[in-house]
Amino acid sequence: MPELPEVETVVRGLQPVMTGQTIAKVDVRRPDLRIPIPKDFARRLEGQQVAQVRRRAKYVLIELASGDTALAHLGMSGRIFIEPQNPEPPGKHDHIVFTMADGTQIRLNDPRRFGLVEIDRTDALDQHRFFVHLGPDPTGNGFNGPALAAALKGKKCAIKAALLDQRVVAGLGNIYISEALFESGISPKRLAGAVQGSRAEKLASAVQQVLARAIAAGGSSLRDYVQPSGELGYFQHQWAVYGREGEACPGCDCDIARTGGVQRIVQASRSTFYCSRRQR
DNA sequence: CGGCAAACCTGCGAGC
DNA sequence: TGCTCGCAGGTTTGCC
Repeated sequence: MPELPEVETVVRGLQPVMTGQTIAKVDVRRPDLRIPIPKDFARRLEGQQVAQVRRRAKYVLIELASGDTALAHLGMSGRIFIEPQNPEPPGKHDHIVFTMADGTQIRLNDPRRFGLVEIDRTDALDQHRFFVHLGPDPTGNGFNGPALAAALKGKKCAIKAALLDQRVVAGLGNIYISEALFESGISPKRLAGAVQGSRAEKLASAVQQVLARAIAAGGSSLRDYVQPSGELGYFQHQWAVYGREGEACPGCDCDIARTGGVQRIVQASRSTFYCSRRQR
């Protein structure tokens, strides 16, 4: 489920319960995620103090005072829950349980097990195989119109497929790509290399705007980013086109009977939603 | 190298 | 009610 805004919301929810606290125990209940959990994962975390919790692309980073950083990717179905002291026993898909020194538990739950965790030296993270190929984070300074245009230059695939490529921009996923293309008025079928100049400017700012709105929704609709269930990172979404096949396009007042409203097509074997009248 | 399908897994909703 | 089918927010791999 999680794209960049959901991961950001998870991170903001973890910060108050982990920052400055000591991890008392790490229980790896199922090690066979997409990549097997490293054998020394629990040992390197237990007894260590958390210096900070942050995000890179769709990865959650838990930086320890020891100089190690644990990283987690939630894949398609990964979730993180915060449980108060004396919680219910862990469920079927709670693969990792972190218990903090004050008794608070953090659980990584992932039915499909497409997620992964890893631990590495903090000063070597930039060279880590997961990070070395990542493009700029769309919420950071390195992402803007000219940078996006340069990354897209010469690319022969559709713009939709190019934006799925984490080397171009790191953190976008299937949903927010549809949303950003809609916001910018660019057709998902447009040749990626043809998105240059003012079109690239427009797309870059649409990406920033769509993500900022989603992150704001994550923080505003919940108390401290935590739902009553203890779940982090999921909130009431308000997508303009994603999942709205056949509905009226919210951007134009066209006649649905004639235009078909929001269209669903398949690109790179993923669904894309768009308005063929508004997006060119 | 580029582009695409398949693979990794489980759960859920729709339709019969 | 219960079964089967199709689909799902990510990423890697292998094939042409």
